[in-house]
Amino acid sequence: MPELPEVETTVRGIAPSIERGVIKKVTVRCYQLRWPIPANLENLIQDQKVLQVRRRAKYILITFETGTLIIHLGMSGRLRILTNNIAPQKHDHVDFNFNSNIILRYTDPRRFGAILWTEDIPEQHVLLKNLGVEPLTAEFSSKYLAAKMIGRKVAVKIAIMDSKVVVGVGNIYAAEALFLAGIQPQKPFNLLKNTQINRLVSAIKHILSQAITQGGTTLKDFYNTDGKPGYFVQKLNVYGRAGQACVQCGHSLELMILGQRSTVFCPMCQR
DNA sequence: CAGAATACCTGCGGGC
DNA sequence: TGCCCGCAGGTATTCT
Repeated sequence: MPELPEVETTVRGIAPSIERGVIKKVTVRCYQLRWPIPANLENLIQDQKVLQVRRRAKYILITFETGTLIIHLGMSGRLRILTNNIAPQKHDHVDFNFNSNIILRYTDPRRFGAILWTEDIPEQHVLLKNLGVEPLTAEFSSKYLAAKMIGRKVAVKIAIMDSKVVVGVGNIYAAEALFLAGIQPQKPFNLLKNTQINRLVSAIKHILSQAITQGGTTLKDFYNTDGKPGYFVQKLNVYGRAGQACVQCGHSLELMILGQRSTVFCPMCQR
């Protein structure tokens, strides 16, 4: 489901409902996600107040007095706010019940997501401490990217999807950013010209911020925390459009596999 | 070390 | 209608 815009949309959706809220009860129906949910999750956070909800990369960080929940949505995860207790469905793995009677419900059919707990600064957690820069900050610049990738021959699409380089760029927005920048996805990074690196950084920032404004991209199962879909899918130029006409030049869009992931691009517009 | 492949899991759509 | 295959928004781990 989620790349950075979808996670950001989720954080913005749940924060107003749960910040300053107090946990009344936690119900875990399935502990087996990518890593097991802590067996004592309820003991860890019961009666505690949510101090802050924020995002780092695609991780959702919910901080309490004694520690922080680290939540990842994987490929198919979703968080929703419920104002009445709708009967849980098959993949509704966790309910966080608050004193206010709202429920924060975690759903994840493929169970590639995670719910973990840390009492340290979450940025120091093993999953977070080696992450690259946030794409929507000034830290992510063409100067940074060029320096980070110096001498590397990996395909540029693999590079921008590498979370040790820059976080939050997944398969949809990598393809879209490369189309916008006019760069072939398979081009070895070390062959990029400076002008191309400049365009690439601008394109990533543009595409991600546009997607956040639109509430993310809904393909199958992404819905906002209040049940509304994201509307960015209407702006996708290449993702999911193999064989269709390029919106710029009309040439048929091509499909290739890079890093085991489908990659659609225009052989005319992207060089 | 970089780069490539594999693994985790369920659901869905297409072809037969 | 039903079965089998390939594919799906992520990323840690293992391999070459």
